[in-house]
Amino acid sequence: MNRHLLRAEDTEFVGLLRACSRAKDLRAGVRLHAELLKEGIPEISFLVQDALVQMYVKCGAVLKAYELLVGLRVKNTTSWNNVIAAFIGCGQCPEALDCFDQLKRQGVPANSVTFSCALKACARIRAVSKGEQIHDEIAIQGLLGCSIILGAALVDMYAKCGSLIMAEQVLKSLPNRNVITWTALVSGFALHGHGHDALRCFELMLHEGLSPDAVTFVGVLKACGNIKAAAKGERFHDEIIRKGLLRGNNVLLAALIDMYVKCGCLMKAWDILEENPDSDVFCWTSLIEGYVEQGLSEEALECFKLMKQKGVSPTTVTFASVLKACGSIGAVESGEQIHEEISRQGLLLDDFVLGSALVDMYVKCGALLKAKKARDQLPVHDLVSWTTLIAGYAQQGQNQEALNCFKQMEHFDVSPNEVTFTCILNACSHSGLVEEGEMYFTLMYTNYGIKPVLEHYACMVDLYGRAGLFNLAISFVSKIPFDDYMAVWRSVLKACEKRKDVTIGRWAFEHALQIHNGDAALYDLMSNIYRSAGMQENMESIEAVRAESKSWEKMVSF
DNA sequence: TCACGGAATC
Repeated sequence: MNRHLLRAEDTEFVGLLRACSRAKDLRAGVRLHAELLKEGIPEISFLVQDALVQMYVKCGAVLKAYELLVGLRVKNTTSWNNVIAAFIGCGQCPEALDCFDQLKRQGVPANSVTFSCALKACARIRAVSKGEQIHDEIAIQGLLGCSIILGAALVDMYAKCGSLIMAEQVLKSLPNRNVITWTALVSGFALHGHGHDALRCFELMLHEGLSPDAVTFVGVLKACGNIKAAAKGERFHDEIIRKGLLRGNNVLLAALIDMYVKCGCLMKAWDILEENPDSDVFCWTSLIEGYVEQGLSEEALECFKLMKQKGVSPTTVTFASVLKACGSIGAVESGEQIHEEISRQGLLLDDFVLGSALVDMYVKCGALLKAKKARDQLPVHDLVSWTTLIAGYAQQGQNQEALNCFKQMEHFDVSPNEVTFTCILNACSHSGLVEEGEMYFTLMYTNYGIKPVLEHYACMVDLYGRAGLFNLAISFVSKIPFDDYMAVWRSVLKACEKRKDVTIGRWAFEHALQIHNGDAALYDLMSNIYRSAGMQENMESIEAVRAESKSWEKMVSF
């Protein structure tokens, strides 16, 4: 068994292969590999084997490395680890996990490196059950006591998958943890929108005497954005500056700008972006998104222009944001320009999300023909693009078209979801198609298994209300299997705001008031409806009524 | 060979 012997030519090969890895010279590496095979050595030593696999990995030929490894009669842990890590590195996580399974089937022992790689793959693709299974194996082998890295990978896996209670439990049970372990947990809470928990864990970390690094700050800034804690975010900002962490760290810079944007402090975000030469497309997109969010679409488009002037190239996310801006101010010409830019770059070929954003832009501009044309040109007609089109027809009052579209969609075997039904019920309501509406409402559950939610009930109330069937509307509400009837009325009112419908709005408002006098949100909603319809005076009178009811409430409470 | 980080569509 000469593979266990280290021969002179082995050392030489290893040296040469390592040189190829360093130089990323695949051709030279392949030549060496061929030479090795020509020598007719029946079994190459582990040392040469590892060097070969690593050469292919380092030269970016992951598949080649994998094939080589599979073809070897005897495999070792390190070679597998290399290939698994390489698959993860190029985003092929299912392949990485498949390698992990193969390694176990072949009886090659997994070590802590193998496990942390496998956990990382699970985290990336949110494969929590596979992760749990790996957790069990690790526990059986008692590996958590010896590797702090493995502990962090485990916490991270649970956190990314959204099993946050488990993530925290695991963290607390670890014999060793450091700032990275804690950051995995903090970031997980922030990632899933639990800003308060993220900050709570951050405090716990400080309590253990650990000090945050740049990555920790990214997590807590995201948490502040989640809960709109601008003051707290500002304190983190100061600390980041004091520690000099911002220099050369684009990710942290973008997180900082995004925090201010999410808190609504657009000026502050703008100032930071402006004064920082490192501002990249993430920073710009965040700000543009912020403008769109606040209804400042003109500013968003200005910002987009400026960004391009500065030589920063937009991504699909940037394009989706500016399309939204065009839609909300009906800027169809700008939208068309952007459409052209997107097409030129071939971005519509593999990004369905962007395609739907484009259709939605035309829909919101009221350009239904253009919307339909843009949609027809998309490579795949997925659920979202169908639904966008249906929503478009419904919004423009072309309700028969909307219903036709639904039938076509079924014809093409695309299954509707709950959003599709909201649009359909909306279209029925607009056309006064009471019976059709009732039919679709039933169909939704019986044919498609979709349980009606708040929006659907609200659509039905709206449908009856618009048809003048007020008694039916009210008895419908009383039958809704919800604790919170008010939520349905609020939803009806929100819909009225969207389409500037004062009549139904007023009716719903008065009814809801009768049921629950003290709900302050109702006044806001009614006032918003008046605002959307441009009825300033009525808006003020609603504010006045609310003020009165407030003082009345005060009296009662004394 | 291994652990924590950035924007988003109805």
